[in-house]
Amino acid sequence: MLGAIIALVNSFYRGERMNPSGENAKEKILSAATKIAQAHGYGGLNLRNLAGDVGIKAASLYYHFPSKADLAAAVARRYWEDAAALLQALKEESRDPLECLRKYPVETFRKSLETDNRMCLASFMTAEYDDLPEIVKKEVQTFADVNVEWLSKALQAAKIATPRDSKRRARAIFAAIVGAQLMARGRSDIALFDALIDAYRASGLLPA
Amino acid sequence: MLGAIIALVNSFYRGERMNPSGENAKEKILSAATKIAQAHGYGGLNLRNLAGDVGIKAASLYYHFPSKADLAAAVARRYWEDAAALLQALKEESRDPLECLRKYPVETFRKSLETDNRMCLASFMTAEYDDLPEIVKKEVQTFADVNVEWLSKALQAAKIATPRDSKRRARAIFAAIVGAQLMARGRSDIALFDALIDAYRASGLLPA
DNA sequence: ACCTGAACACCGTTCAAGT
DNA sequence: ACCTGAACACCGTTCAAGT
Repeated sequence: MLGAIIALVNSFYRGERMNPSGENAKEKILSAATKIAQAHGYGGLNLRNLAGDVGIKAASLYYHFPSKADLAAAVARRYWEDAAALLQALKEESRDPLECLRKYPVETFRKSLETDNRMCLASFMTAEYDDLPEIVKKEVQTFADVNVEWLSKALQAAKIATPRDSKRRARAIFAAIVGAQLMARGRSDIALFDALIDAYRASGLLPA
Repeated sequence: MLGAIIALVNSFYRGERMNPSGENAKEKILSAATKIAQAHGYGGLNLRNLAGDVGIKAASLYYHFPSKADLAAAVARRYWEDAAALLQALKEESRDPLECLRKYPVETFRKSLETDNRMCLASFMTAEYDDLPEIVKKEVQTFADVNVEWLSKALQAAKIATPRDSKRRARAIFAAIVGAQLMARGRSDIALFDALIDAYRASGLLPA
């Protein structure tokens, strides 16, 4: 009989009306966590602070995600999915593959720096390699794969590289831009990022 | 009279004989901390683990360094001082500036990867920019300055860049190599580092 | 001079309990 | 369904006390 009452009470608290704000909590957690991780990395992602940003207690995070590792993996996955969508849109908006390639550094890596000197979440977590749970590592690597793949195709389309060497070239471009973002962050200096990209163009690494 | 006794006891414990191992503790702390920071960064530098590596208790670290910030600053300072010495030696050993430039990526950044997939301490800490104490930030930036300065001079000596644009070129090379090391670490794949450096050469960023 | 144990406020995580 | 307080072992740091 006591069990029946508890079941009744529980059923009352079930359903959509428990979440009056239209936005769901999981979304809010993911987007808040992304911002924190871009500035402080996986190790610096503090669950009490994150919960505070969302407006709940740290313990409540464990209702939505079984562990910090799973939360971070979800964040990293969402991150490369968004990047893939953005790159797809960039390709469709551009008139030709060359314009596409010229926009790439600013539309992706420069944007993070513009927002509070943040950096690419995947780059930060790559540095934290030794401390990353396996599921997080996997998603972080996928981010690099997505970028390299996209660059590789763009280079081929622009006839800058042959199918044979477009991948190596794409990797080189990606790595160099990652490094440029890191240096610029270290001085909180977006102009330095721009100067580095210009230098890559002048040297021939990036198409002018 | 009690004070006199204490002073006497203290004097007994003073002097070199308290440190039977020839090596001094401060040195051991610095080198152990360097290794940890290259793998886990500033945030991941755990004082209890560090103390354990050295063979003392965490509280004892505070006898040698007033805070974690000061310890990390000393580590970072030592790091760029050692790098400066290594670069100086590299220059003296090389027959010409071009050979010097060709050795640069392997003698510096590749070496870290060879040792347990570690990375440049300064690169890691640059990612941690937002969480870095000011004194640490300063030393980390000096590491980049030292490298860029050295590269800049080497580029001029090799007549690859004019005094006018050697600095921008040096910065671009440094940033690109930093990025290459990060990517290679993210796959624990030294061959990837080598491939990236080769691609930089093929594109014209690095002298062939 | 050099080291330590015990204590502080903090971290990720768990869990029983609340609505 | 969703959230919480209290507890756990851990972190950086302090300090009085030891040799």
